[in-house]
Amino acid sequence: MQPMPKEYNFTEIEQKWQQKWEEMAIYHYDWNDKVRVPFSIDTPPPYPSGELHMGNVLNWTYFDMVARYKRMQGFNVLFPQGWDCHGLGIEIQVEKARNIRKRDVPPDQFRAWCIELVEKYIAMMKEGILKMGASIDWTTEYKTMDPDYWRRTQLSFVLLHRKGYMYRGTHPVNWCPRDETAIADAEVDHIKKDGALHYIRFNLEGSSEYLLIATSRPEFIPACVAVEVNPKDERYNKYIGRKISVPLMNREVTIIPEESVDPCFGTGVVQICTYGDKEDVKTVIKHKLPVIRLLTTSGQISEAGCKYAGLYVNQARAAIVADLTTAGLLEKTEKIQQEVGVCDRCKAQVEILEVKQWFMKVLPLSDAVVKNANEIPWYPDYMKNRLIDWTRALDWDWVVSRQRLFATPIPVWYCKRCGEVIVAHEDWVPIDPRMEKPRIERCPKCGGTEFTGETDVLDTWMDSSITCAVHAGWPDRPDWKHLFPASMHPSGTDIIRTWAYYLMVRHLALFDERPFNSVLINGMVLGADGRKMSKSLKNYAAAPEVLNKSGADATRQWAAGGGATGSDIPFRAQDVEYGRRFLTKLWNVAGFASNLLADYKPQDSADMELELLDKWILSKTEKLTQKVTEAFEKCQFNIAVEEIRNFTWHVFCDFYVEAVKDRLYKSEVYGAANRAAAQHTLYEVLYRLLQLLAPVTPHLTEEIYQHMYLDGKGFQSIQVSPWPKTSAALIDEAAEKDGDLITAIMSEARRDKAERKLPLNAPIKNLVVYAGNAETAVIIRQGCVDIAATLKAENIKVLAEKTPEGRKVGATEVYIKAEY
RNA sequence: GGGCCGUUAGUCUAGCUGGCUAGGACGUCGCCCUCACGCGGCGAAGAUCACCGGUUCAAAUCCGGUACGGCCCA
Repeated sequence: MQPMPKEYNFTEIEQKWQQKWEEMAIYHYDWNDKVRVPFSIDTPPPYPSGELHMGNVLNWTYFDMVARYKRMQGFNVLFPQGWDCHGLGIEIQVEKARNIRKRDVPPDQFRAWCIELVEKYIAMMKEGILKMGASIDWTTEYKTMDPDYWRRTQLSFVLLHRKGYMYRGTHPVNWCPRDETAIADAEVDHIKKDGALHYIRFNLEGSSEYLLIATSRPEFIPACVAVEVNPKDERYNKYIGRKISVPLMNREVTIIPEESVDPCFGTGVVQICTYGDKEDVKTVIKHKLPVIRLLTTSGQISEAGCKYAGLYVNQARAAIVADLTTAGLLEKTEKIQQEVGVCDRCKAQVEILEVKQWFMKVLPLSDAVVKNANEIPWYPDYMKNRLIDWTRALDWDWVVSRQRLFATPIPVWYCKRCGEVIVAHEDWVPIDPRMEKPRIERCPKCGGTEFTGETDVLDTWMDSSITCAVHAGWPDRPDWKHLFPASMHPSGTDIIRTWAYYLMVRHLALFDERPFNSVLINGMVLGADGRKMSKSLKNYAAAPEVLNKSGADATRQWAAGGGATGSDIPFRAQDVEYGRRFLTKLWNVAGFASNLLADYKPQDSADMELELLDKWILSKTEKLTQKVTEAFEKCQFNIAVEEIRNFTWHVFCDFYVEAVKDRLYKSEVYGAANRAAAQHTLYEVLYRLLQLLAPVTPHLTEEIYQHMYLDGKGFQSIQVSPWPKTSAALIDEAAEKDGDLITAIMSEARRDKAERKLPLNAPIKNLVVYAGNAETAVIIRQGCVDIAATLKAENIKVLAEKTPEGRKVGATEVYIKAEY
């Protein structure tokens, strides 16, 4: 046992252990160990977006607590780390930073700039993750932008194509006109916006009558392919089947019946355009209506828009409204709140375009997704509904092609002569069809010898939705199934519909097996005011600053204890501060204990003559261990942290250590055996607290362990010490009950002193305890030594008699009277 | 409009497989420079657990409804 330094310097201690753990390599997964049960965490590869934020801190604290806990439990833990590099986010940032559009420069140049920016961001985030003390196995680090990772993405594409899950087709897709690419449903955000509802006259053919149509998108009039009314609507159902003329367009469409039309909204008459929104898509399919491609990929009106061709959507709207007004067809305009879909990366309003794209057939897998979601535990349980509801609500297949640059290429070519699709063979990958030719001489269909490489690329989610297999070693390790499915998939409430869903659907399609066996959900980090954290709301906390100011162990306590798992958690500096004060407290008590234990030789409790309070706290420590273990098992980190902190602070420090001080200082009074019993208890209880805390505050617990316990316990790190096993045999209910009475007496006497405005160390001349009965008196007498020491009582008299005099001790029948 | 979640002291939050004097933190108010710790100790005040009904011997906890808020989806 070494004495502890007086000062607790977290910066130094945390850095030191982060480095030493790395040197010890205790976080490496042992690929050759087939004895220990593996526990693999499907670490989300974060999107490198700049510096680490508090949301990342929350997530990585969760993963890391699980990893450390499982490691101490004896599992062979795989805690990998990758980076999800590709995507629109980086492309947009590069464009902004360099003030260019991606099509202005050669693709290679643009990609190089993206890589450069990603590398910079990865370095920033990695520094933050290291500073948090995450016990990642860095030998597993990967980047999805590396060709070696493409290889896996492309291989999965090839295999899925072979299994019939990938197809090329022309369907309506969400389209971002700013970024000029298709995007998936999951990449569309919905925002509320002030809009206008225009009431427009559509003249009925062959009469002077007209119908009034309410629309928020008059610019789509040129693409109007039908007008619909509810067949039950008495006002209009007589017109069903008649022709009606499209204003300004000199063209007619038919009035059709459609039950989904809400007669109460607007006028009850609706124009169907290709495509104003997703409802239009459904109607067009249902009624087999023609499609007018009104918009170009850049969001301009096409030739189909006649005189409006070339205008952007907003310009076209203004022009059409002006023309309608001139023509006397615009009856009125009213303001409405509308919800519009926007690109989740650039916030441009999403349009629906019909273009040729690659799709993954996901709808047939929906039942399997739901079934598997139901078969595994979710922490917390109700979060599974997010995945199930999302899956059930899907009505389009997943569009996986993107018209972007910084992404994994789609490994496909087309025969120039017959158009045959040539999908790469599985041993061609990684391959970039934008630069390389297919490795065949002739088209298998027509014998053609010239091919066009696909220039579209894959959705970034195609990279990241195979992580469970990739982490396990697929496709290179023949034994990858040893680590598959992953033991735990961590996900945020915001990415259940994307990440958890895509992982599930992708692995089910590829391997007919679910990718993970449990799901751990984290909520979002809110500002201290309870609103979403954002720089513009001025409630933003920068993670590197927090970590530098208060250290990882304090910050981790905030993450662990800030709220129930899965719920959103406000970031409050006071909570981190409380964590830091707890560490100081623990540090001080450990320092104190190390002095008192300087001459202590660890020994078995069987030889000990334990006093009542020794048995009391040892039993309570067992119960604490049970509670904390159960909390970790259920991923209830907040409960685990609160239990340990309160026990450490208020049971161990405030009562046990206070009570036992005297015994430890004055062995000449109490005897060597008595002192040894106190030493033993102090030694073991503190060790247990350090172990229970080790997953939460790894640095400080390690530092104390190395000073005080390395010799006695012999593990090279507390992180590899075995998690304590508890058994009912170690619990002594009687000692707990009796000890509680003793501590209650102490509390009551402290209260007495406080009320008399006396210092706590004011000596009590005579303390009389009226036990109420002989049995209780016997119990109290066992604690007399500790009571006297704690309260500085010179004489204690324990009487079996009853009295209503003096102070009542809690809910007991015991009374005390102190004379000073 | 649909789904999910929430509504607990001045603030944040726990508890919600029913059985507490509703736990903790911040803040507030006393007292104490007690030989680990003033980044401390000891004590105190502060909550009709959103509202209305129901089930039950018993409800913050279960059921139904209302109101407000959040998230997601139409």
